[in-house]
Amino acid sequence: MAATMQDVARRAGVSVKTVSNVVNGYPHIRPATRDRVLAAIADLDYQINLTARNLRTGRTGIIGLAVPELSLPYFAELAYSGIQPAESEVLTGISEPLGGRWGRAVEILTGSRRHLTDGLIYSPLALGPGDERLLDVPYPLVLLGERIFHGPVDHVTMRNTDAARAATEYLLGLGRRRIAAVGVHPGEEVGSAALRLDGYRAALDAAGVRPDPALEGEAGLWHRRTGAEAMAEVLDRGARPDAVFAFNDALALGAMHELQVRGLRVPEDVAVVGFDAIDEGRYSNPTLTTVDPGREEIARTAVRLLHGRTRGAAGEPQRVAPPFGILVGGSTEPGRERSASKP
Amino acid sequence: MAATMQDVARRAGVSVKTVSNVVNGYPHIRPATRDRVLAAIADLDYQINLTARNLRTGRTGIIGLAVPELSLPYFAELAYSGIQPAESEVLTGISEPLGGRWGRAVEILTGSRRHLTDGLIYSPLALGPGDERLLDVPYPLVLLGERIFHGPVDHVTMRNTDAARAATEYLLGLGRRRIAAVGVHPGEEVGSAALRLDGYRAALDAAGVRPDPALEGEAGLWHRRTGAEAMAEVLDRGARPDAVFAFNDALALGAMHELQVRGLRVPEDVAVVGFDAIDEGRYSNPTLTTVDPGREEIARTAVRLLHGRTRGAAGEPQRVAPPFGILVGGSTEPGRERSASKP
DNA sequence: TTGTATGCGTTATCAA
DNA sequence: TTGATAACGCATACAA
Repeated sequence: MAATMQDVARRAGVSVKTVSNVVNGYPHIRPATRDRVLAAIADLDYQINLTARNLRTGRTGIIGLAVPELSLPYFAELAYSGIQPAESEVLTGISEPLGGRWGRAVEILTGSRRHLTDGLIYSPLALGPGDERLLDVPYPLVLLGERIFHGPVDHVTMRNTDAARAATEYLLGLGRRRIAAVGVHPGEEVGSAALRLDGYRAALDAAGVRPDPALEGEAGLWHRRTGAEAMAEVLDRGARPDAVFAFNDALALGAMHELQVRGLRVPEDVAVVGFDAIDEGRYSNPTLTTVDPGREEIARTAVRLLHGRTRGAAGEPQRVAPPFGILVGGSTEPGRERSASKP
Repeated sequence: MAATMQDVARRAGVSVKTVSNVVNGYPHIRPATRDRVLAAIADLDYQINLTARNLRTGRTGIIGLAVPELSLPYFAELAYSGIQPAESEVLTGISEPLGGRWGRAVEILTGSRRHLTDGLIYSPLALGPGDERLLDVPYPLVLLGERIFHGPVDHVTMRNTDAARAATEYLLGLGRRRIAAVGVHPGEEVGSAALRLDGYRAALDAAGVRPDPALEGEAGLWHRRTGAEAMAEVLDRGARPDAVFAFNDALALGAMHELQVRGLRVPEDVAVVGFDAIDEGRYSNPTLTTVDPGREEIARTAVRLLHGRTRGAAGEPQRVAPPFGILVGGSTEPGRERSASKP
């Protein structure tokens, strides 16, 4: 049986209050007393029971992180980036493994597990306009991504439209004119897919290139497999692209694979650009040109905002979007490699 | 303020015990009473406070998963595979981000966070022989990997040696004779690196091929980057391999990248085999030949064992090692692709 | 500086 | 079938 504060108090010949004071770093304790308590703690291998403390204080020191799929490299790397700066531990829950069921989102936001965390960093796939009321939760919440425009919570987002436009303009600057878009969500009006499509179309428009619907490849979930499938669909349609802008790197790598399987050369026949700057793209053949959306800063910012709110920071909902960049690799410019990955 | 059981009881005109009975599905309740309680619960948006329940029962319904790095694809996919079959939620903590500090391992096993989980699935990097006593913990523990041979806990492992031997034999069967090993941990005697090296050497030995130390590439952490670096080291040494057996897929993809950057053709000049069967290898160029260690079964088994122990299953420590297979891709046999990934 | 007593929300014991 | 009440282990007002 694990030792309790009572046991420690008895052993040290003090009251539980004193033990509690020692454990919590209360300053006004006589050194001799503190030493006795610490000795008793060591003797008994005492460890504080976090559950009991949580019940009493109402705080847990744990942050929840809910992402669509941990097996998607972007989210795995995000979780890793996010956990590092967090002093508190992070409870990683998987949300919406079926690709965005609305009921799952409700469960995540209002389920009883919320008692186990002090706050939640949430990357929702299944929410959209009309769900704002769901976000009115009685605990700190930071949203990742663009799904909900006017919710009453902090958002940390990417510059989806601007970055997508810049990526497309970069391809146009290389002389490409038949640029496919991979990852389109037909009918969606908010959300990353819609915003990136907007940026893509805006770039085409500004360059006087007429958008060709046959070049738009649909992919609900943004996996390698769905990227390959969307690419296949575009090619089978006879659309003959000379470039691909994929809405994330997993799609891009899937699309690139499909192109190569069919004997098309990347980048000579078809240039490929992705989005996310995952590590994998530094080692693909060719290496992947991609949008760096500032993942590290997104993670750090989300954790910082949440910590602030848990400490009672009030004020207007924040909207933060770090600057982006384009990392050029061999998938758009022959021989341009970018293998050095961050340690 | 969130409603408590007291509030529900008052509203329904019953005692808290009755509310508790309803919430917990206790059968002997008069239907009319149950309905009144359920109505009150709905009215008040009551949700059970898991912290309080945990304090009282000593169980949380949460399983801990501690892996070296969530950004390594194998562990991300493992976490995802493992979470799916778990009825209980899984608390994913990151362990040993600095690559295996012993103190971190101790903290994971004995720290106060253990109160927050009913049991732990742990993939330790930093433990070895002599640390058995650390594993004598007062809660259910399932270890992944081979680090500790004789600890008093359940293990779910891969058939490291056999699989490594099979992979090497496969390369020998293709006529390769100068097979590099990438991912070696010099001086290690247990652990995946040592076991896979054993299998590699045994295969060479059985084929009458003399091992060449110059073909052994060291890599402490098994990332793409370290794979590329180890490959570079072997090549810079002038060792001229005609094949590479990398101890995991990330290393293999890094090594393959390095080979290609230097103008060596895969598989014509150098064949490459990895280990883990991560999804990424199905889309690389060429696709990666790899050992499928049975990740899904490992995850399922670990969760099943842990659930059993939390329910009080006694008995000898289990040692489970699912069967493995070799998935052939284009990195060893030209034109042999394996793009179809599981949905 | 330290001790006593109370309650956080739930489950379990026992009685009714 | 239901109710009153005592824990679970800790933090904190209030006293000393």
